[in-house]
Amino acid sequence: MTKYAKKIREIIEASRDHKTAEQIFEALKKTYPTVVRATVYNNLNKLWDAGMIRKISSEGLPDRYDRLERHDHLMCRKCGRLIDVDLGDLTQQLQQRLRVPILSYDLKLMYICEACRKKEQEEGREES
Amino acid sequence: MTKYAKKIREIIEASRDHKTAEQIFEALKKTYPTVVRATVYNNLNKLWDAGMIRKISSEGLPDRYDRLERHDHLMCRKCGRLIDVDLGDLTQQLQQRLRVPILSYDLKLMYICEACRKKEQEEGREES
DNA sequence: ATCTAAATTTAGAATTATTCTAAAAAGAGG
DNA sequence: CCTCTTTTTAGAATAATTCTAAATTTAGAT
Repeated sequence: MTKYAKKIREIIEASRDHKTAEQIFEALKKTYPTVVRATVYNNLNKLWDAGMIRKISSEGLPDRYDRLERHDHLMCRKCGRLIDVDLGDLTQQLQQRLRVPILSYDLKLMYICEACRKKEQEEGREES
Repeated sequence: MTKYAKKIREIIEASRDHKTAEQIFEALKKTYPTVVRATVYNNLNKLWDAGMIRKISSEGLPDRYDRLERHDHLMCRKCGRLIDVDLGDLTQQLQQRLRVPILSYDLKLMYICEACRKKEQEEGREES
């Protein structure tokens, strides 16, 4: 594992805010100011292929990266805001009903966040 | 609802193969040969905002669209191949453990498909 | 019908995240 | 200190999607 891969992994493991490649690039520059974007993408892909980090893809927004530690996500349907939640490990329950062995699962719960709910209400008022 | 939105919705509801915007564009051209891509994107976004279709975002691959009917997905971690599975409605079980009301949830089970498993084995042999 | 306003479509440019390419640099092992 | 492999770099290229502004269609009111 190269110094870049290692540091990128550390950044992701330490974070709770679902960083984008760009944000990881910015964070990495604090330690290695001359690093380029391609290095970040190369390593993110390598780490993901190796199953060492999570990747969260969402509608419209750039991919975000996350630590492995078991948890699920609450995602705002409007703005993409992500919040960590833990709904327990469903692996057993799910695997029982499938023939193929599953490596992992992603559970994304859609909701409308506070900010977007307010915005909706205001728009509703205006239109009336 | 315009004729385009209506037809796009029909295409998606009738499909079981998780079409991309491009594939929907191609399918739509059979009925409306002069339609342009932007119209497809406009309508897909509108239908999705209205909660009338599902959107499946995955790592690297373009977004795919899906009918609403309750089901989950088995996704190959290597190539993105999608298979429909039904693991039952977990809404109750999940909602119980959350304070905010959830609109829906996406459950994506990661596995390695047959084709990718074979490819892995062959690569393993070569390297040895 | 006819007018007006709002919504939709069109064409094509623009954006943006990400990947690719080829050359340079860094590492690893003998 | 060579040789081979891997990684990084710089910058061009790609590809999906969004944006813009003008043209067209639609819907409601007159």
